[in-house]
Amino acid sequence: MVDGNTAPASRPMRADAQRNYDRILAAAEAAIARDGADASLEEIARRAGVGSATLHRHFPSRQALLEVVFRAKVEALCHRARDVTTDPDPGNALVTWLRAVVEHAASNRGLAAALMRGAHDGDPTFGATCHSMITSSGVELLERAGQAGAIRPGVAIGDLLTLANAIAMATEREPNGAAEADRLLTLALDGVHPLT
Amino acid sequence: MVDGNTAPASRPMRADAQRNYDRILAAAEAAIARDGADASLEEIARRAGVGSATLHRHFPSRQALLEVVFRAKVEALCHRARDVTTDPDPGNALVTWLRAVVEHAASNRGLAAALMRGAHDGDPTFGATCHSMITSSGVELLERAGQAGAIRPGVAIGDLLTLANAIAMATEREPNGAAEADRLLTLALDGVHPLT
DNA sequence: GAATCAAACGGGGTGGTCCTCCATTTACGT
DNA sequence: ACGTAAATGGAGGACCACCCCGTTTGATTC
Repeated sequence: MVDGNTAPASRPMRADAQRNYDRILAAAEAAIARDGADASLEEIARRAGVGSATLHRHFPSRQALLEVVFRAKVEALCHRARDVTTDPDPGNALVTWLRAVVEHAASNRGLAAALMRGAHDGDPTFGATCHSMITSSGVELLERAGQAGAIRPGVAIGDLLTLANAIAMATEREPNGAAEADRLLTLALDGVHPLT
Repeated sequence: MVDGNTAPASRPMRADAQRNYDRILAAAEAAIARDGADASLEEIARRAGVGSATLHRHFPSRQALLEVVFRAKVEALCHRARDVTTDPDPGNALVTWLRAVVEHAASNRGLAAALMRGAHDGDPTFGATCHSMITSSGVELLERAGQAGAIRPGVAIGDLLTLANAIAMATEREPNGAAEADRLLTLALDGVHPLT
């Protein structure tokens, strides 16, 4: 799914280090897809054919590994934010994108939680990155929608994302969480009280 | 906080068993208040002065322990549901109660998640109990509010509770989650789109 | 191509978790 | 007081995250 995920090339890595980094990442991606964000690091290392110490050297914390694994997905989401701007209705654009955020989080168990956690206790150099990438993608959509009068004033992008992530978290273990999540998002967007 | 929490007296427990049951529960309450719902069972047993086997005999799964620990709090919430019916405005009553649900969940880290999980994979005899207690408390409030025209038709109590729990889960690790949670609940209730 | 050396490696250890067996102890009814 | 069934908890198995440190290996220089 993800092709060119590489380490940040501050100083070029030794070839074997780069190779192991990539193998760990691939194994982690598979394991997380299967077991969620609390997959066993030990097993990831085993499947990658490296010692556990190597995994811990490359990724000092579970959070660090999650960040890198999820980065590609987050980037896709940011792309999506640019795509939806083609919608002539900025309100629609924002809603479509929020829906995509929920859907994305639902199909990557633990992504939502990881993103939120990353907001305030991840590795500072890296931890906040995913969170801020998404936030800055969303803020543009929100501004346009706000100017179009489609959004109640005083609504912050952080609120919307927290809400979207909350819904994704809450529904990700449900039997058919996707439908449930969609319904809840619609409900939250429209409000519980009667309309117009 | 909780006084008379006792084992279900199907057949009267032996005195020592009852004593240990109570001590475990007290220790669990303290541990969960401090460390959240993923507190170490081993340490709970240690602090209760019993062997870990004893803990596991009384509470076959972590979920079972959580259910009992949280039961008192859930009962309080159900009481609250009866209290708010004094509010002449049924819509207000429901909102007030939902706010209490969020607040309660926020002050008992893990309660929200435990409740949701209990909805579909807890011990069948016991697991669904908290969930159904809350649901049936809420459904009355919802019906009254619906009849008063304060609630958009088609909104289910399950949706509202999932939303409330989702918000509580998402904000429970935030620095000042309570305020955040309250804002998000208000947002979800009023809707994101402009009013009236 | 050989020598060098820091960088990267991974086996194995530590200390933690959850959970189960089963020999021993204990409370209760008679 | 005694017999028995119930309750106990220590020891142990399987697993986990994380770290120390002796060994290997890739890059660089000659």
